[in-house]
Amino acid sequence: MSSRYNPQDAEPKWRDAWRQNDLFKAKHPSDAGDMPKAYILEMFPYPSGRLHMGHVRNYAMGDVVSRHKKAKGYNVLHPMGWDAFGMPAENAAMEKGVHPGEWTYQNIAAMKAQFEELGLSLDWSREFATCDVEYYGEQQRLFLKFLEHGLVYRKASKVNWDPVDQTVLANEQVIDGRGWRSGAPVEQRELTQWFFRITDYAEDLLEKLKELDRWPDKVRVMQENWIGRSEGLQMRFEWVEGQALPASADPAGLEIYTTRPDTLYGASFIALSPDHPLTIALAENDEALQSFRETCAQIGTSEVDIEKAEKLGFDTGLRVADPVKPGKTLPVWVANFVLMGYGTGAIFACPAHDQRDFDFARKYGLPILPVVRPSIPGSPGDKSGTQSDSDSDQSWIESGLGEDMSGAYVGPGTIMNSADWDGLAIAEAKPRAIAEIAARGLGEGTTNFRLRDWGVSRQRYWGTPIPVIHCDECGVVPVPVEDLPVKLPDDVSFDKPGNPLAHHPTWKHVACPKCGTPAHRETDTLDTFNDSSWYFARFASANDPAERAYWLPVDQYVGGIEHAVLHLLYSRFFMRAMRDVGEVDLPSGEPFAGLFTQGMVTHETYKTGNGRWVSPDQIELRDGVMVEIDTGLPVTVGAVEKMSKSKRNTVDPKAIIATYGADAARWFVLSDSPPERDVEWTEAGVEGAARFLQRVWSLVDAVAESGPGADTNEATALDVRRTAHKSTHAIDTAIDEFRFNSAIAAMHEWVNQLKKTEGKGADAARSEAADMLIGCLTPFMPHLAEACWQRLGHEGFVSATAWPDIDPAMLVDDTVTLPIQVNGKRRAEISVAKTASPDAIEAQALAEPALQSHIEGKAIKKVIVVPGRIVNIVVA
RNA sequence: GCCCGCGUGGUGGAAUUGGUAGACACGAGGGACUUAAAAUCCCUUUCCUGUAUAGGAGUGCCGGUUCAAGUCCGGCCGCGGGCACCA
Repeated sequence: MSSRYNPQDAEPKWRDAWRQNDLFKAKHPSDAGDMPKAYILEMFPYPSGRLHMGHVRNYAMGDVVSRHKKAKGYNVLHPMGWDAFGMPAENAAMEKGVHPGEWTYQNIAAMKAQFEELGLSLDWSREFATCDVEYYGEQQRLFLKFLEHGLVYRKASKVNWDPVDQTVLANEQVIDGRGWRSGAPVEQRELTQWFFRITDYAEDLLEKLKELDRWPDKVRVMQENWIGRSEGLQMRFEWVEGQALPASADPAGLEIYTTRPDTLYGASFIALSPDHPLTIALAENDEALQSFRETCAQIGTSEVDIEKAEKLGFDTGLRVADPVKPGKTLPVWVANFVLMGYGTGAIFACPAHDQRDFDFARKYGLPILPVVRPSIPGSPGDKSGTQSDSDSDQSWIESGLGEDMSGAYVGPGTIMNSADWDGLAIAEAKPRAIAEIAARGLGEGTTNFRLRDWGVSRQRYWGTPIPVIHCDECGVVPVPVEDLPVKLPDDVSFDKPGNPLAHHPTWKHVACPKCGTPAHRETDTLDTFNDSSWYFARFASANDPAERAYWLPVDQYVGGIEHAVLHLLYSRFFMRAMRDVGEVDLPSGEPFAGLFTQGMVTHETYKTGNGRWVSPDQIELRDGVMVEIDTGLPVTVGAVEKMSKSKRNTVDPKAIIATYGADAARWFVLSDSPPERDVEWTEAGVEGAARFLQRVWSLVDAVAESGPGADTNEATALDVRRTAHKSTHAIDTAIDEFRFNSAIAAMHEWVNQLKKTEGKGADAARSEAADMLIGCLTPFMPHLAEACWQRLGHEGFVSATAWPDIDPAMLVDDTVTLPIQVNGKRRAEISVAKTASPDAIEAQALAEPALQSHIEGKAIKKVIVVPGRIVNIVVA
């Protein structure tokens, strides 16, 4: 008996058995009967070639959910594939001379083997890689459909250029002014690029966020901010007559956008973006302005200290009429802080109530005219609640002169110095201003979004070729659908910087599909975020197109928070676009009904005295001092950080699985920390998990040994049964709510109880409980669970067995223990029948001997009885 | 600067949404078994009152609401994340 469980022997055996029985294949809708469907998906991995702990945690979570749903009777789809296009393959080609495709497929094979070792309940029948020609060919077909429906267009624009990867980046892919992958400072370049009209959907993408109630608020807020809706006024400032305007300028006036029409009376000047068409036109005949534009462009690319970037301006000498002060005119400046990409690229400046305008006005000696009086504290509209600390420097209210202001006032208040608008609250003045300007035909209320169209052209080889042909005669010609896929050529070289497709001697030379004259292919490929924007729809229909509508949307998506904006926003756009071109039947356009973003796996870091990082398996304790094993040098323990190669604090899952088994690794990454938070990997932690594994095994062994038998101790048996049902219920809901750490704690407690009741006359109850325990354990430690299931004498797989039945009668106790408080302090506890009336409870509580010293001789003012919870006696 | 989120033992964290704070685990200490070790098992482990059947304090800080606050409200402090010249 009491053998030890050996994961190294048992785990591969069970995985083989699952595979042979095709246990995790999703049922075709026509075979599913009335089973509800559950599409569980983890963000598919990039095939780097090796698994890391972050993967283990991500896929373990998805697997728990997936196995749980299966046990609960759902028809589960839990597929896996590979996000296989991208730069690392090209880097490998450049460094090692391997073809990106070969490198990628080798990595996939290696990684798939490691994935299989985790014992995940995956339906591999739908596997694909995004670099499979079948996949990217389909993606090309989608592109052409988008093009046909006007969802794709080409335009020349300033783009973010990554000088290391030598390619364009979307705005979403620029983080802190650096390329999201290369980390290199991004430069601005003018290129002709393909764009997706994601802004067409801005309103809907924002609006529908509200309905994604199974998404983390955090992600919704991030997307909301990213889309960045603002309401304001777009209006025209008319030119002062008799000025020499460039030919291209609109004689009617200058269009600006503002969200503060209420401050129109505080207008001091107009500011144009350096990239505004009017600025460019003026610069053609003005060298000083041209050099000013160049200065701005340089600062624009340095990015890093943009915060400190000084306000720079250039007076064009032009003037416009002040729309609310007849006879008054305003100067037109070019200002480096005005962005061409937002609104109209021109603003009216109200220095008194905008900090940027204020800084600019101070620097160039422009007027500052306050038009908002701060709210009186405590009055309606005042949100500060306390004495405003700006009181001290508000002498400008009395003086009416902005020169006294120490900074722009942007808080709540009432309008002043604004003729008829005086006395209005800001919120009242805005619509009033818009209405008045509109009535005069000078503008109208508009909504603006921060979101820009998605630039998808990339100057890379290892991606989906954009299926169009450029013809001198016909212009841009889509590749005819029957000529798809446009395959990537295999014979490419990476010895030159830039795009290998553009360098290829023959690939791009084709005849124009329309006129037959020599033409050339587009050599740009699609941003790889395209690949991941619809792969989940492909999984759904991998075996039968008709399944797509059945499986979508994904019921539960699991992945990293780093995709909060990029991947998740693009996917939401893609589903809407695919819906609108008839490629997917998904009315809401929402691909992911539920989303969970998991935390990272972290580890302590170690450094030698000279600052060299040391890996965890290279250190040991010698005489109480941490040293590097090879050199004996002392090592200091640093911060706990995300596992990364550069910090050398990674732990290889392969080694962990070889030592402790997949179950222990899975168990540990899910225990202790809540799944959305980071978990610190520790050796002691895995050892604890491995210990628990053995504990379960020895428990099951003992239960199997003594057999079901009979219960001789009624009370203990009832206890055992109650715990079993309560625990099963607790674990059930904890899994549904992504509280895996709580589920694990419940299993620990349960096992502890079953251990303690060995030989206590509850064999029958313990035997039932053990069956239930193994059922609950299965999603977490599937291999061990199978072994235990077999040891307990069951046929078949526990992985294919229904979730244990919960008897509601077992969830409530006959008697409950109630704490008794006196004036809110706990003084005693009593045991009462579940059904006891509040009066009976009160009587029993007041009679409790342990309480007497606290209530004796005191007047009882009130007794609060909350049945099943607490009794509180209030005494004088 | 703006927008989110979070502050609980030595550590990771529980606490049924206002009702016994510290479940569970890690670590630490003590003990049993053993020739010994490993493994396993048992006990202790928020702080203070030298002892505790007992009492007091306690969930970042200050105040409030309530019979009752880790949980709700107001104000501070600290940490983490996102956005960042978006008019």
